[in-house]
Amino acid sequence: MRPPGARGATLKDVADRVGVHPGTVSRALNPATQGMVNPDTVRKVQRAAKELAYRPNPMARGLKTSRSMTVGIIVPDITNPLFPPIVKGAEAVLTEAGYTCLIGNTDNDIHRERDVLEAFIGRQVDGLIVASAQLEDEVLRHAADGDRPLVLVNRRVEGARIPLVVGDDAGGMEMAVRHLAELGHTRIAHLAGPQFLSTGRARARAFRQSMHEFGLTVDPSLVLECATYSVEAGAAAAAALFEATDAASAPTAIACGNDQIAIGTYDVMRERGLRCPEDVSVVGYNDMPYVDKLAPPLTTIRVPHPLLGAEAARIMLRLLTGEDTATSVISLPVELVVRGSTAPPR
Amino acid sequence: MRPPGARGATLKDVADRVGVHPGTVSRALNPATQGMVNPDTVRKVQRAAKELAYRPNPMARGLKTSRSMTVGIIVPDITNPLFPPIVKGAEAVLTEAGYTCLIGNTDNDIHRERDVLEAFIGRQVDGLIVASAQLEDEVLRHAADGDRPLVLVNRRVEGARIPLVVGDDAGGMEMAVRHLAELGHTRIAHLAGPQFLSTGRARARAFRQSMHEFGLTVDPSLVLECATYSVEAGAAAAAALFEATDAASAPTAIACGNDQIAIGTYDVMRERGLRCPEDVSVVGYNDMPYVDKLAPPLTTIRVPHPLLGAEAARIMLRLLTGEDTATSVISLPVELVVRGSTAPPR
DNA sequence: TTGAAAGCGCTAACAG
DNA sequence: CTGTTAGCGCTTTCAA
Repeated sequence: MRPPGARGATLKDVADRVGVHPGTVSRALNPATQGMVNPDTVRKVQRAAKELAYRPNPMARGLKTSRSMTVGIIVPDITNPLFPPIVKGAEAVLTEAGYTCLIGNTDNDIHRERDVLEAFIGRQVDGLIVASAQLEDEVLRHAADGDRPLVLVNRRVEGARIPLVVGDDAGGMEMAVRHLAELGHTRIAHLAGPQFLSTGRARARAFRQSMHEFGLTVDPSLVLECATYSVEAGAAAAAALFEATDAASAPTAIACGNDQIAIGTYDVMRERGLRCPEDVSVVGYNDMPYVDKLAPPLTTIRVPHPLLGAEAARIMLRLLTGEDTATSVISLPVELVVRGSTAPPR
Repeated sequence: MRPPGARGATLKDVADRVGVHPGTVSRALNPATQGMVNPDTVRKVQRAAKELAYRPNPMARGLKTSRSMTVGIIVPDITNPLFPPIVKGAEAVLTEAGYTCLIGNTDNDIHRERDVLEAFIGRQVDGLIVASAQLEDEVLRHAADGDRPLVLVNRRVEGARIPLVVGDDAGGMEMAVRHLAELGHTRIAHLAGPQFLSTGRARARAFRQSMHEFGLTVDPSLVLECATYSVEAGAAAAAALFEATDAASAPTAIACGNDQIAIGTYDVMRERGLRCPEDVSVVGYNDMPYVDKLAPPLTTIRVPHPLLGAEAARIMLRLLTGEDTATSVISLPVELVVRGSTAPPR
């Protein structure tokens, strides 16, 4: 019985069939070295390879070249609708270039991130695209010192010079605040994402800044941090927000750190008999799938996630080929999508 | 520039440090062969390995053993909320067992499925878990003949003996129809999923059967097939359904092939001024994330997707170790989740 | 219990 | 243009 995996013709099989040396077959089949081979031989080799259904063994090749043609993509949670589009965008570009992608989940746990990273490095990935970064991420800061390209996407690491592709968090939050300000809101709350994530921090900072910009004051009791980017954490923060305010001090609008937080806010508002947008306007962030189907359809900031992934992959490719040595930082434009959850205050 | 160890210590480095032969180090480090080595030597080797931060090179190992410790998971679309939980469930089990997962998208295209499959086989994956099967899937039928374990999840292939893990489509649809029948509905429509997918076919068949079971007649004009499992296709079918019926012949309830179709149905009903559930009750299928946040919250059939993935992975593991040679078919129980989209007919 | 040696399939110098 | 050669890092006989 053949061991699992003992299959397929080898270079030598092809060589024998054509009557040449394996080295020649290798050259004939490799586009880069094909020029050094007699066109006639090339043709014969290609035909034989086809006939024998020859497929190069990437392990043998990798052992020799110490490249695996594999890129690892690390996401905090593949079941969070945010990340699959990023993965898909990256994968499309990488696959096109002949790379295969390994995908790893960290479950938002920095220790699991280390494990996944180790596993990927152990698998000899040629590069790493990481969407799970936390602001104080020693693991990544250290990984960036290695000799393996690392590209961050969606989230950044504090004080590390790592190539990066993000959505324009400052611009997005400014759009959200401007939209609410233009509707006439003045008491605007912010349910911020976790402050140990760059997106949470950047959006919170942008919230304050934009408020000032539009001549509005930030009431500290209207700015709360959610423990995570989840519906539950959003609901908890929203509940705390409404508990802490009375009719006079309550916000007329809420800018949420992401869409899940906005959904949690919807839930709490419903429980408390508050209507959206009549009593309180709500703005989300990300425009994840199906938020246009909520009641009311969620006004939110659309982040071009597939593009983020694709751009990160392109940077990776350039890093891999040595074309690019600079530490690029790309901030992609986002877009305000106005739906039914925002209206002028009453 | 390069931190010491970044280049990775080899077995020989460890051997040199301990003063033994590389073969001995290999045996000492491999749990299976560790018994043949002097415990003292084992300890010394392990210490040296740790000191040198030795990590076995999977390519070298794979070249020798012709196993890659890699399993490919193929899904039709990673951005469809259905599939990430399956992937996550499978990945958890496989990672635990020391395997790494490759994830591939087919974009619901049977040609891309072949490409991804080829790519994975070229990458020497030890086994394949496929969630993208179509009923007439020559590619998979052929792949099943190979010497590489193949496990199907969520969808099946007609007339092929391939191990399989699915949700209980017949049982789920029966629950949906029973629920509607018990509410008093008699004119029940079915917006079926694509009939070239096993889930679409199984649920449609179960719909008819359950209707008979509950003494209801199936009006052919109330059973329509959606071109795909998408919101758009669902909306198109729902529109056709309402176009083709008048006040007397219109359904009072609709059992949908999946949740996306139900969402499309919601959209069309809203456009036409039909209220849910007052005018028409709607039942979805899958219980994908956030359908409890729709207006009204969607009554649906919950499929335990993470479990499907986990079970498929367990079968794969057994196939890989040769423990299991039988072609297991596992049908996992599903559950009716009653929410706000169903009510007695008026 | 350990060492020696032979490759796994491929690439890349180096000859010819 | 093509053959030869020497490994990449590891496992696994076979001896000792």
